[in-house]
Amino acid sequence: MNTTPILANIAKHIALTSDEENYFLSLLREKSFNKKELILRESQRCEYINFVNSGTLRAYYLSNDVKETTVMFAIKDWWITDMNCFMNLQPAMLHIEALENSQVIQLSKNNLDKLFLEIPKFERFFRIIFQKAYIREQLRGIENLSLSAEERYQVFSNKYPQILKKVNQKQIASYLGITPEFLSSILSKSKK
Amino acid sequence: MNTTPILANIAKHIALTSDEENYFLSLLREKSFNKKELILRESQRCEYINFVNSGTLRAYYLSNDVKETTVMFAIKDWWITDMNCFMNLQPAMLHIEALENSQVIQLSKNNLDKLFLEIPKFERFFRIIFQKAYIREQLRGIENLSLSAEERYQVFSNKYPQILKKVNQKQIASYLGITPEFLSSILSKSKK
DNA sequence: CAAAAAAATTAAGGTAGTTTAAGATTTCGA
DNA sequence: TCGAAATCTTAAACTACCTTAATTTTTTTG
Repeated sequence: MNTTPILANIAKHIALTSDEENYFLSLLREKSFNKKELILRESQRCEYINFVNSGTLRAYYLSNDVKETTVMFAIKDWWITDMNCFMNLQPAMLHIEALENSQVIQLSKNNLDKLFLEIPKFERFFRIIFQKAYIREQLRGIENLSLSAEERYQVFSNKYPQILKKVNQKQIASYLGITPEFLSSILSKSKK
Repeated sequence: MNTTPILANIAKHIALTSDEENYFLSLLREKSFNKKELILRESQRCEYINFVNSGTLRAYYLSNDVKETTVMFAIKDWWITDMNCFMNLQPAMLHIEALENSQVIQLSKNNLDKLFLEIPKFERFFRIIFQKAYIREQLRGIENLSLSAEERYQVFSNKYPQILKKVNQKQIASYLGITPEFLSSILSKSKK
């Protein structure tokens, strides 16, 4: 198991002793997913929070079994799960799929609860992770309500150039809240 | 200072000894705002996180000095601030105004940092607060991208009936991301 | 309480983005 | 490597929501 990235990610916000580090690592498991495989399916239990070691994941909401809304993408070094389902033990509202072969490190809800008890510093770590996630989602909400589709595309491509390279237009459109046809027409206009 | 509501709010998630309680209370200050008064103005420093003791507040983003986007309402028992500005010491992006005479309890960033050092349990408390805020914002994002304006109004009025009573249609429209004129036409149609 | 300001309503005309559909291009699976 | 499936493009018709503007209703303030 390649634990360097996840330990570096954690060291950004809290410092662990080597005992703590070992205890933390003992709670993790590694899992690989093939392209197009589902990490999580709607209505299932969502047992794990996932740290992306390699590859690309996408979380999306499927309304009326037909319209996809992309909630987030996750690449190397991101954490992803259906947070409501994971934390509140609800059935999943989201699907999470691998957009390419991906390797993730999984931490179960039970082990996270243990971790909070054993090493309270992790409360701080996840406090910071959630704080950033909240700020990010709130800003995206403002952008969605105050910018045009074309402006939203510009913001997205400036903010996440690495993601832009990895995902197709249909998926970007569903993240921006527009149809693939309309995104295509935006892009062909802005080339001129 | 009426500290019963804020202590009850905290007791929902963590248990404090009476020493801890006293230390926490020593870091707070109470402030009252008149209807229409601004608690926070765009581009200012945002020094405080606010707990609402009474009244109603609204946070909004103003684009091109003309279009308002309501980011959140806060009534009794809610926490509100411009979180990015508060936590990352950035100039405020949001305005926060009192929609009626309101009393809030304020905790400064400096005192919050002290609190995290002195009583690490508060990391847990705010971890849970941010976790809920993140889940709430993500769900709102999904609703904004997947539901029609009329459906969004229904969801809002079912989820926040107390807020619905306190705020006017113009403000609800700016929360839903539509014009007041269009909200008016939705409402008059649905009466029939 | 009266006057002024703000909010809500209504309606006509306009536009950003959707829908449908068909063809062209790329990716994928056997 | 070939055929099938998915994605992308283009375009025309359509609609949800916006803009403007005038009128009415409600709220605020001196």
